[in-house]
Amino acid sequence: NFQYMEEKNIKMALNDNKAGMEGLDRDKINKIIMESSKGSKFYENEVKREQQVNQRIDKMMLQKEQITEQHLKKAQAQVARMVVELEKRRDLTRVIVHVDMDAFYAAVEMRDCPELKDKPMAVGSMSMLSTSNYHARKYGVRAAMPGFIAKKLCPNLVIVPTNFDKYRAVSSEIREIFADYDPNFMPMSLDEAYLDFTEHLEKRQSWPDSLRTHHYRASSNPKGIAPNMMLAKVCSDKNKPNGQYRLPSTREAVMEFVCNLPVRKVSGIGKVSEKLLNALGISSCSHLGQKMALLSLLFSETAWHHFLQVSLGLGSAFIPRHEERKSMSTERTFKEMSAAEEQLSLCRELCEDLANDLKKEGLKGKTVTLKLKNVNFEVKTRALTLSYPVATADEIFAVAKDLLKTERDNESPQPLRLRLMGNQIKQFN
Amino acid sequence: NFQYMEEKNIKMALNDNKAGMEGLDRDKINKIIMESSKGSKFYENEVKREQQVNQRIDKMMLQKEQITEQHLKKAQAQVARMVVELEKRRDLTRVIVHVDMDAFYAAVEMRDCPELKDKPMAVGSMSMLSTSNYHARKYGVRAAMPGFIAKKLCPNLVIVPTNFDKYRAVSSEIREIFADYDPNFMPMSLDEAYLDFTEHLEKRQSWPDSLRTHHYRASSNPKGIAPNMMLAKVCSDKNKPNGQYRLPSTREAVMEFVCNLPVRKVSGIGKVSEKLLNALGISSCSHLGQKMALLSLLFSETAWHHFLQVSLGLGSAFIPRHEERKSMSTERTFKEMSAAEEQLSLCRELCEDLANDLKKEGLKGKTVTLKLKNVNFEVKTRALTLSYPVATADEIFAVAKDLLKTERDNESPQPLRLRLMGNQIKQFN
DNA sequence: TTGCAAACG
DNA sequence: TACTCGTTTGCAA
DNA sequence: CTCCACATC
DNA sequence: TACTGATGTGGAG
Ligand SMILES: Nc1ncnc2c1ncn2[C@H]1C[C@H](O)[C@@H](COP(=O)(O)OP(=O)(O)OP(=O)(O)O)O1
Ligand SMILES: Nc1ncnc2c1ncn2[C@H]1C[C@H](O)[C@@H](COP(=O)(O)OP(=O)(O)OP(=O)(O)O)O1
Ligand SMILES: [Mg+2]
Ligand SMILES: [Mg+2]
Ligand SMILES: [Mg+2]
Ligand SMILES: [Mg+2]
Repeated sequence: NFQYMEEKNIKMALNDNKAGMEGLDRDKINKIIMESSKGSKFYENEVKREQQVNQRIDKMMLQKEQITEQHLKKAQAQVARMVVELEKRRDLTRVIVHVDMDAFYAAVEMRDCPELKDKPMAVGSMSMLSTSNYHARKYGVRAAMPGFIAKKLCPNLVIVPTNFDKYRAVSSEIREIFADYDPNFMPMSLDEAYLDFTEHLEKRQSWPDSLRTHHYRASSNPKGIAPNMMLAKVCSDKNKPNGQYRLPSTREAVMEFVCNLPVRKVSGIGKVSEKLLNALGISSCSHLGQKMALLSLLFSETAWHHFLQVSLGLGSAFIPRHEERKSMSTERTFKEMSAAEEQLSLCRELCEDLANDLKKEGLKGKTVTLKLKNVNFEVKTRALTLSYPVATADEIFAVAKDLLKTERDNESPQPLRLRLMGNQIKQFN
Repeated sequence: NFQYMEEKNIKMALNDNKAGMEGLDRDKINKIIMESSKGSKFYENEVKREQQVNQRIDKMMLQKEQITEQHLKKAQAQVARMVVELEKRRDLTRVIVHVDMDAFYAAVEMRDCPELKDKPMAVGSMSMLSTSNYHARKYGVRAAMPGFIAKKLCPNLVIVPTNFDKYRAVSSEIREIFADYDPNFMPMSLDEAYLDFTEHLEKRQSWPDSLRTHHYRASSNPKGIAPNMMLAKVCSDKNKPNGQYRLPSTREAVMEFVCNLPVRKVSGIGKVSEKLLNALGISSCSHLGQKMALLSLLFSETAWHHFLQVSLGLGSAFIPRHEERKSMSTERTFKEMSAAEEQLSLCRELCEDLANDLKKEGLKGKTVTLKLKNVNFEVKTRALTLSYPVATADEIFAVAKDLLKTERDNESPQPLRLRLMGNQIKQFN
């Protein structure tokens, strides 16, 4: 029992930074997760990665020791100047909405099979789940968890295979609704988007009760409403499922909101950043503000600028236009594969699939990247940039097969034992 | 590591009383088995049963303490008298053969799919294997092991589903061969029979090289040859796979053979009897002879008579006629089932299946037995004997459903949570 | 330009 | 037996 | 007669 | 998430 209390140091533990994961028996859940994982290659790799993170922390703490009061004072001054600048530009005039469907894939499946409504269920396979409904989340079952572990947590869990096309179809219906409110809305994924409601409100002078009544009844659509994207995003998670949260557009409300906000809730601050910050005594955003001078000395410019903005409750108050894609890739996991011919023919197949996808969007790219994951879950990428853009399967394969051959030849001990292969194209120009 | 060395006291450990299980890494195997099982309801039940056996041993050891030299002497005298009697009747004139196919189901599947020949494979499912080929046995994979554990022991194991009809068909071909040598042979299972070769040898004056050359090439058919059934059975296991063993028909040869024979090798002495005997310092059959007086005081008459015969290398020198069946039953394991209607309708189905089977053999029986196993693997049987024999589904169900209802009503806490149900008929007259 | 780690859904 | 896939970003070499 | 434990394949 | 199913024997109550 004791051993699972140390969960903070253990990568395998339940990641409960997710709606619907509050107040469940974490010890029991972590025990089951741990016992299902311990000894597996996956687990060993996670342990290795965790150690690397710990080393990173050690290095950071050493650096911290070197910092003098002098340094800190100077840094503090610079931070203060920047705060003034940022406050000057603070914009509370916009109304930014972040919409994010509840348990999206699961909701679609439940719509199509109402039997599932009162059951704990998840979408995916015995190997991997991409989401679960809220009933299942009560058991600790969540996205990115393998189904066979989820089944141990929740023996009655129903696992429905993924129907990506359905989700894409529902998504496009949802987006039509979004467009009614803000034609320039920014989709972030199939189930989620930022909308600038400012104009709509000026015209209508009133809030819609809910987008829900209009749109396809697959899923409820809770919103987060706030003066900028960063805050709206946090807010949309707040009353999940099935609710919304509006943060008033005043500096006081914003600062109070941000004060006790755990850093991990902020989009962009993940597990590792959280751990780094925790090591410095920072867990909430108010701590961020208090330690900005230190942070400016320990982190990169982009990183501490971001932290500073977060600590002030700042974020983008306008929604950028949708950007063109920068890369396209395809990858596949399979049972251990060591035979050269088999690997080569799989590589060819991946190139064909990728070429197909490129064709659909009429794209050509100059950089071909081969991705390999061996049976110990160690990932490698090998890239080559050509002087001309390519798009066909043959062109891509010509590059990829050489990259693969080099890796096979250099592998020791022989042979190269793979569990995943992937191809990527970028540099579209 | 250490903990798995204590395997003698642990029910879950690999049962290696099986051909092809010699000289493999038992510690590693037991570790995997244990880690796959620990904490499961199955495991908990095994632990409970093991404790009961231990209590039985404790009781026996207490009884042993009460025994005086007097008792022992008297017992020794009785044993000695019986030895004289038995020796008088010792019959070394018959040639008894026990034939037992190698890895029978697996051999049939390999015959039908030669791809499998060089692979470790087993017959059954992820839940249960009924046998494995010798390649797989090298990994500790064997009959009565669940497939999912076998897969951990041997990731490349191929599991092919059971085709019982095929095995029955092959079996009947084999039996035709058997009949050529002894029309009164006694089949013990699909792949195994006792034959009395005495007459055949008197006529032919020579041994067939092998039955193998004659019969269907599904499986090799190693034999054990000895002057009685008990010894023949032990011998047939000796040179598995693919060999045979003949024990000469002299008292000396027999006694030497028996001397170092582990009691567990004797048919009828299983895991529990072995453990009881071990507690008395008995592991080989020679020990049996040395401690017969003690055994006659601690075990039932039938039991110690059996032990005495074994210790003298005695057994039946003639093969009894095939007996009529005494019972017929059908049972099924399923996912936890608690709802009354569901249980009832399953019970009806089982009765129908049983009635069908009874009809095929034109049988009627007076005793109906309901078998239940709850989700903790605890087994109950409840029987009722009628004054008249029954055979139809309705008749059987009329009894079974009442037996079931009683159990449901008496269960506490409610409800009755089942994992298996079965029906049996006996008392055919 | 390359390779990797982190993050997100 | 079974621990994803597609995409972006940032950092360091 | 009933129930259970043990054993076999 | 998955630990059988058919049959027989013996012993105790
Ligand atoms: N780790 C993942 N791997 C693959 N697909 C994922 C993953 N996480 C999420 N998805 C897919 C399935 C989700 O339904 C969909 C939207 O993601 P997201 O909004 O984060 O969760 P969700 O909509 O299922 O639940 P909720 O938003 O209520 O927490 O994207
Ligand atoms: N525990 C069991 N449960 C179900 N079926 C079994 C079990 N044990 C054996 N069988 C079936 C499958 C076997 O092929 C067949 C003959 O059993 P048996 O002769 O003991 O083993 P085997 O023929 O497979 O291997 P071998 O005899 O070489 O040790 O009976
Ligand atoms: Mg969502
Ligand atoms: Mg989302
Ligand atoms: Mg056999
Ligand atoms: Mg057999």
